[in-house]
Amino acid sequence: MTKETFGGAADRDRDAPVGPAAVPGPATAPGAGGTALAAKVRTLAPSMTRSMQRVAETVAGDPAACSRLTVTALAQRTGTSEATVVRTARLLGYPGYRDLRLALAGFAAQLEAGAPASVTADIAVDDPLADVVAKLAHDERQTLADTAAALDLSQLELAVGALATARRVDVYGVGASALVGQDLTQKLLRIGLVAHAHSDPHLAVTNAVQLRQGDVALAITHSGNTVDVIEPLRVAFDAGATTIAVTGRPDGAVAQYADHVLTTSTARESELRPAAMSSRTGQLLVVDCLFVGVAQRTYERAAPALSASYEALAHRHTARTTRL
Amino acid sequence: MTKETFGGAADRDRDAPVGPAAVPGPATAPGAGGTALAAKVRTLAPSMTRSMQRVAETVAGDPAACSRLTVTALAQRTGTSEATVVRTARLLGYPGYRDLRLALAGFAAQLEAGAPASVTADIAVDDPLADVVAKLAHDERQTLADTAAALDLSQLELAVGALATARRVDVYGVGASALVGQDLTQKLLRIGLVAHAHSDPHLAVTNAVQLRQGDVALAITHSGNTVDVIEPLRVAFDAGATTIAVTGRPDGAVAQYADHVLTTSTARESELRPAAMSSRTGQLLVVDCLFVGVAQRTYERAAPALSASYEALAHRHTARTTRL
DNA sequence: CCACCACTGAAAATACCTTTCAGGAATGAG
DNA sequence: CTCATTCCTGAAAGGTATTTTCAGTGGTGG
Repeated sequence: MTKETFGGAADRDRDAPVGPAAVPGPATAPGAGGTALAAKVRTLAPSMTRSMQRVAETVAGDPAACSRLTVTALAQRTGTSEATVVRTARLLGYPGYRDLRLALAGFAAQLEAGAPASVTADIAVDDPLADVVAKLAHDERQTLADTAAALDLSQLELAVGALATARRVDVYGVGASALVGQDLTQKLLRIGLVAHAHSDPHLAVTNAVQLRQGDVALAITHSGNTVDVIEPLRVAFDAGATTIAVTGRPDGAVAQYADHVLTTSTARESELRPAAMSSRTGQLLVVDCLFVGVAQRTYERAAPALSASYEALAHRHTARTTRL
Repeated sequence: MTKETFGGAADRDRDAPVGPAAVPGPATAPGAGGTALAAKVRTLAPSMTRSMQRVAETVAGDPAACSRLTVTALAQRTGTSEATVVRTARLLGYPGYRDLRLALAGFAAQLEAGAPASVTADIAVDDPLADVVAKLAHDERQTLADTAAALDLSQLELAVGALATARRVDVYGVGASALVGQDLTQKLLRIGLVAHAHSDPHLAVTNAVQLRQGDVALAITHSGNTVDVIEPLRVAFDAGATTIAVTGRPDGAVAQYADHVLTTSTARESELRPAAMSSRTGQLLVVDCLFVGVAQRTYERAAPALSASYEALAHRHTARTTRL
């Protein structure tokens, strides 16, 4: 993980910008919101200062135009200084503004052949169902692509390795993330691992105390700051277990106690599409990757287990029209 | 500043009989494909000097790499000088090298967007994690697109209508589908509906008996033949409730007792990617569509409820260094 | 052989990007 | 409520990349 990101943002959570209309939005140009860049901006925005957010949003809003602007011009256009622009570029992961500009040109080119503008718009109360379906599908697809692109493979590799050799796996998640945790647990159980999902914070902590070195604790939280899952993870961490965090905020408090951090990309949210809903897709992809990775590494054990659990379920299906 | 430079370049047409080159227009003309750059280089090559051709060919041969080079680096790499590089950029229709570089990044991005191809293959035991991530993401994206395309909007409309006016909603699902059911239930509860998820078949039947006309029962089953969810749906159906089925097999047994059938598309499965895993994505999309549809139709009630549940969760997030 | 012309690259000039530094607003402690 | 602290912010200095200028070189035709 990058030092500067972590250190710079770790103690920043002052702002609670969320809320549907929190974005001032300096008149973003036509279309263009669904790029990988836009996702990165959304993910990192909370750890940005106000003026940096202005720059980031302007850039994400119209990459094509911004790629033609010089630092000075962009600074002027966003009402900030060159220094702030450069700082923003750094935070977005580029060595400097020059490189951001180059990347911007790339995004702009990709947008040329991009999706129709209608599906990138926000969901409105009076949208017909056809639009709702199209927009939801588009956004979830975007989230998947963004998450896959941003996933840190080395972290994933380490997480998979820890899980594959774990004596026992505990998974913490509350609310919507609890379901993701159960999904992972179900699948790990299926291939012969000892895994438990906890959504009750007290029970989670109680169980976390039992963990030892060689065990794995995995916390799932979109915000990265959910006390109820951070606390058991901390206990597990202190107990010597290997800890993994699946979060949309790699700079959140949960990262403090995580040996490995897996970042999920954040989709745009709105009133009709809360964060809990949009984050789920990315979390599930990460969880699936973990599962497949573990299944690969424990294939000798997993293969018969997968077949066995399949057979066991067969009689639960009616024989009637069956032709699987 | 561009005036005199254009004047300088204009008097160059000395030995260029290739007439059509007259005002090829700004380089960023729409519809520029990946080969557009190469074609332009070929067209203009005859009017180039020897060293300029070297530059042009290098640039056309590997736009991605060249976009990362400075004017000095490119000059060195082509064995020429900076001045020549700039002259070449001008001849290709750009104001200067900076802009050529930007365009190069664009071309590179477009080439990048081309099909990776390998992602459509099945997941193998020895696939590296990078491939696993790419393939999983690709397949889930495919499932989403397929499901969205195949979704019967009239059935969806009716299902949403039934849910929005329901006195009570029961959701049945077992195994992986149970989590989808819980997801839907969580969200419906959030906007003020009375919803319950049942994964215990006996309890499900027990509750189904209580349903009346105006209530809604919703069954989730990928196979369409899962006894444990068909049975409670049948009971609900007989009790007069409106019944909805979310299934990958619209011809399955579950459809017999469903007033409305919502079909989810099935992704290819394999040993490392069981049906339960691939079906989940489509089911969740359908469930999200149902939720948003209901939220739209009950907006007066849903809007404050959404805000309220958001507020209620706020204190569950650490403000700063808070310990439990 | 000479004169001419155009190409080429080194270096100066400029524009652009990056870094530094000090003022100032927000935050938390007393 | 006041003060100390921290951190954000922009102006300006400093450095790098790009552009322009200009003189040298090689080729070509007379």
